[in-house]
Amino acid sequence: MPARIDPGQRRRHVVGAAFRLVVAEGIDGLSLRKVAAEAGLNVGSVRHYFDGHEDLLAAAAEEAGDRMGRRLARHPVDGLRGLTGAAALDALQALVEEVLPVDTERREEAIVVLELILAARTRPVFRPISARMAADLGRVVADALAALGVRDPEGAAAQVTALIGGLTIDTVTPHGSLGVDRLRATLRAHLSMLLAHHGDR
Amino acid sequence: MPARIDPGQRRRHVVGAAFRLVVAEGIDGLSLRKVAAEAGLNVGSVRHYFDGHEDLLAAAAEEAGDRMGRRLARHPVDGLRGLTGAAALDALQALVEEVLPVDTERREEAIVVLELILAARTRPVFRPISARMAADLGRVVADALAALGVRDPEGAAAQVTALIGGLTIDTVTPHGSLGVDRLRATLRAHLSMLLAHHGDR
DNA sequence: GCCTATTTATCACACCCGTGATAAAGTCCG
DNA sequence: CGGACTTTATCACGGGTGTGATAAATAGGC
Repeated sequence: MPARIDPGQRRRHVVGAAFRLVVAEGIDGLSLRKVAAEAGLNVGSVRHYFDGHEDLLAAAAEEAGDRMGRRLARHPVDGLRGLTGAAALDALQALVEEVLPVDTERREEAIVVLELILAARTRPVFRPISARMAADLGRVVADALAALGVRDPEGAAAQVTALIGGLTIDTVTPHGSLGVDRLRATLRAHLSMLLAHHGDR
Repeated sequence: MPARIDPGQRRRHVVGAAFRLVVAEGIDGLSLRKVAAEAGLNVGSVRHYFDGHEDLLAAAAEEAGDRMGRRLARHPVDGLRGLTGAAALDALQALVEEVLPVDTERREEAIVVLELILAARTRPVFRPISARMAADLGRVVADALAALGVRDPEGAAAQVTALIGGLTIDTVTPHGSLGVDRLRATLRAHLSMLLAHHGDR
């Protein structure tokens, strides 16, 4: 009972196609036929690896969450402990920028995650993963702020995560719009204020 | 050439139905048939007042923008000039809360506006109104901050508008989630920090 | 070389959608 | 009353969608 190709690789290929399609047309622009076309495959082939429409969406959502999780994991909290001044600010900014649309790769992830979170409002299927991602991000930010000696890390993290969401919207949608440089500057101004104001424990 | 009912009222009635539907099912859950059912009307009747699908969406979007514009217009900038300390903070918070989902009415508006802005990313039809709303809000916030003597009002406004977007997401979607009290507290903490840090011109 | 299981490729079905065209009902003016 | 116009109510068409079932092709293991 063979397999001439690696099923995992195939799945990742299809998920990648779904990614590109969500970025291009939004989460509702997705369809099995479009995904199949984008992946250069047949509808039946796609359906062989994913039981149906919902499964495919869920897999794409999982993938987005995993990518961001991996990004955040590259910044261990212990590396921040004891930092002060500009070094603390730089480290914190670098951490937060991992989930912001500062380049093409992160921009695509941000778009997919944003569409996912918004879709979770009306489609309960996405609720658990959406909640998990938000909780993970909040935890990472709060831990980082705590490691930097910020007072009330939970409250400050609430501000930062809200800012992340808003900056993502402003950058990702064409309603202004925020360039990457202004995005970075706005984030930096906020983090700087946060460290200066609540910096002393 | 009569009309036994007021066309404007009918239009508003239909737009209201579209509003409720967007809130309940998202902007893609909308359809002429559903709107007609929600409004207690017939598909043909709806299509008599709105040329088609896009017209209806655009009208709903306009309505959302107008409502928020009217809200913001209730807080003239001159009322803020010269305020300091807690009074300045209270006034600024009241202004910003007009566009945040702190009650059912504003929550519905926030949802519709959010869905609209996100949809504008892939559907150019919504771009102009989306851009206009974002610009209006940015202007109002920047003017208010300037009137309160905040240094670099544009930069500070960028932070506040980003925070507004993020807080809206966090409150409106079930991915946490932020209650109204925590929403208010997070906003207040940020505004307070902003006034304290950049308060002196 | 054959057999078995995986993978691919196509059907057809039912559903919902937007839209155009058209008929029916209702309401005011003269 | 009669005619003109607005409003309402249906119809059918073409297109796209998810899904189930099924046939064809492919690639090892024996």
